[in-house]
Amino acid sequence: MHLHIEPSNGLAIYDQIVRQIKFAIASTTLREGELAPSVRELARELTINPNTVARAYQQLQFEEILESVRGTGMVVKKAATGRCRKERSVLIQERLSSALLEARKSGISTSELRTLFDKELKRLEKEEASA
Amino acid sequence: MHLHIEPSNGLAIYDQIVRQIKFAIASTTLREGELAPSVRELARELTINPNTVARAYQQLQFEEILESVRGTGMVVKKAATGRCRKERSVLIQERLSSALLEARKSGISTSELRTLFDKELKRLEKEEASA
DNA sequence: TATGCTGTACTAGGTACATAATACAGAGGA
DNA sequence: TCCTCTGTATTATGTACCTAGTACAGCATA
Repeated sequence: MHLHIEPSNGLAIYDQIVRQIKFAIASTTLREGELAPSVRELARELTINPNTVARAYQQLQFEEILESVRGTGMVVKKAATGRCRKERSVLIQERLSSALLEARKSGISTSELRTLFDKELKRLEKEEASA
Repeated sequence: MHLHIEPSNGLAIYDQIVRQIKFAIASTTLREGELAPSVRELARELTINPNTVARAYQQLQFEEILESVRGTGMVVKKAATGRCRKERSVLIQERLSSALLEARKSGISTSELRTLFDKELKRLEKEEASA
């Protein structure tokens, strides 16, 4: 469970937390019934304000992914794993699709796009291997 | 020159305008020496506030892409085409790279990613063909 | 010269997001 | 019981972005 926040990703901080918690559940880094990191702990770790984490958790609670247990913490709800996996697919796809759409509209050809994709993917794999 | 604004793209409206003007110049939809659409005209077309367009143009002026000619309009500067092409590559690459990074971190395998990419690209091509 | 376009500047108001500092209620362990 | 953890609520402040309305200076053209 170590999240990473990009200060000016376009996405709001609380939104980045929401996404990453969902992804952590999707990949079973966080399992059903387990406790999510506490508001204050996560805020300290990311050096952001506890209110911002609380806001993210509030949304995850609204989306039936986390459950608040007063005095104990936020518990990952039953059946959340499956739901998060589906959402992960959608979120990733949306982002990729939107990037490709912009690229096409800007006049980049599909073949250039394919080349760019391969290059970026290889660069990523190399980085992961060295890490 | 018809731009399209996505209200809550994450990106600020003025930023979307900046990107799309750059892309239009990169693809010679807008050529060096030509006039960019006027602040009021573009604002009317996009149904946004003229101040927002002005802000975008201010930034493009700062980046030496547009040149203000008082009473006449914003002229595309000489050598802007090449500069915009380079920037287009960078911007597109950054966005694609960032999407792929998130996908990998979220536990999606590279082969899944490749499949997803192909699917989205084909969908895009089909949409473009029918349009 | 007069009209209508251009960019530019300014003030004001509203919303979203994040921070800061408290305060309170419930759970659990010493 | 007391202490410390948990989530939750509240108020205030600041910044970024967008909207609204108004005003002004310069260019072009009728």
